[in-house]
Amino acid sequence: MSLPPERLKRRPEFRLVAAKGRKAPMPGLVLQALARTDDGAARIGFTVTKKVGNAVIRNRTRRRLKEAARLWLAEHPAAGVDLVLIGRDGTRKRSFGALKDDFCRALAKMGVT
RNA sequence: CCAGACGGUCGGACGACCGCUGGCGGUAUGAGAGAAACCAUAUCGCUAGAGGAAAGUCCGGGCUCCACGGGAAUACGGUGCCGGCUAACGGCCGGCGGGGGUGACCCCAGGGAUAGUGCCACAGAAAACAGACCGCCAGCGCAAGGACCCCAGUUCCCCGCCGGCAAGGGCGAAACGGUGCGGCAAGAGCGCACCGCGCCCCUGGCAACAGGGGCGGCAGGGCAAACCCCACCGGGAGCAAGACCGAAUAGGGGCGGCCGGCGGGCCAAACCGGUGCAAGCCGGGGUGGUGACGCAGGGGCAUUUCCGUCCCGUCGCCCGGGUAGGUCGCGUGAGGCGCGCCGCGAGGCGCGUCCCAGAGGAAUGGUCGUCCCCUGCUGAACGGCAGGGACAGAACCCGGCUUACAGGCCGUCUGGCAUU
RNA sequence: UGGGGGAUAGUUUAGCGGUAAAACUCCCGGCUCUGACCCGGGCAUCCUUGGUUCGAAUCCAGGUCCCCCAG
Repeated sequence: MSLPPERLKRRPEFRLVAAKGRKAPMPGLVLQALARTDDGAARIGFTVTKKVGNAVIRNRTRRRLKEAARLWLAEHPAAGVDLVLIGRDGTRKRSFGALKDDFCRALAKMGVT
């Protein structure tokens, strides 16, 4: 249990969210969300492709996304959704405050509070 | 001081807050009659937490499973001066030979070309049993022509024939040794000296090889990162190895119950025939039952054909294998650090000391501050502002190689300039 | 993890030790009143760095990128 919300781990789960869910692109990240039928804690997954850079850059990108999501969801817990955060080139370059703001606005756009 | 060569080493520092993973300890809960212990989860505290290349995956090993009676050979792949180091290596160290640099030093797949095959374009006469284009020389011929003032001519040139030669010219990356002297009609290792080459001997060295002497009289062009020959090495697969636990569904085995695509067997009923007065008996018949006997069909025995052989439906219970998933493998090791001894060195030996990452959609982070370094702008020193801080992220482990890399530090040495 | 293959003009491919070839595209010129067609000409660090060789796109080694196969 690395985060209060559970982690998405399996490839079919990611594919389901990508196929059925909604997508909100932001300068610092892309958010995909899919409402679930149950009311359990939100599940969250991270995707950083090889296009972004080498292993060091991909690690840095994923860790900043993890931290932004952790800080926001600690104050505003969500339930009944699966979230996938996709890292992009801007994730690494953007200031952390702006990255958190991107995540917040993406959630608002989804209708998830 | 400047320029350079080689070796080693570091890979920003400190702090605050919020987090992550492992370990240890405490507390609470699961928990059942209770206690202890154990396990799981949550939480609190302490503690540890990426590299010199973790990278590329190019070699070598450990480890695990599989195969295998031993050995050898063939094929395939790799390695290739000599000696040493090492668990081993295609690695490293020390030598040797060749090449480069004024030098410190650097670079080299560096065995075999009289085992064979093949290739050497263009140019050039000729490119590998040598041969002779121009040319040089001797002899013979000399019709015509020329030179020698004219004529003549046993003269010369030119020309032709035959022969000797390989110095010179020219081509080429390379021309069947090089330079010099002698010699000769001209020449030629034809002779001599030196150099090169080959063979033999001696000396030094473990050896590669080096030095010296003698002989040969030049034979044997180059290419083996062309085929090849020789010597040596190599069983295969890889932690998704492998071991253990083990859902749902399907499938396997055992036991019991139930029944069927064709054929035939057996049993029984309707019905038919025969017989008998009749009960009945005999034969046919086959709606039903029975038993998995045969056939068909399907499947297994690596693949295809044939043959052979084994198996076969459905329901219930039990059993074992095994998929998803989980646990282990998993870090005490060819281990780090320090000291001493041996060795030119790679390295070896001894003593002391330390325990030092273990994830699994994958922890080792996020934000901020101070300092350090670099760049740009501004600026009288000082300073101010802005931007940046290399290459890169463990995935079973270890020894190497290769590649990437901002900047810094230490040591040894070389060349030059200046000073004493 | 293990194995195999490739990189040549703008594009697709030849070439396998000795002048780098073809088709299409593009550019220039010609033809035409203009355009097309047609005719002539041009366009190459042979991915990169070293090495072997007299000579390398070709052979060997290191590197970069891409593709494929098996698990």
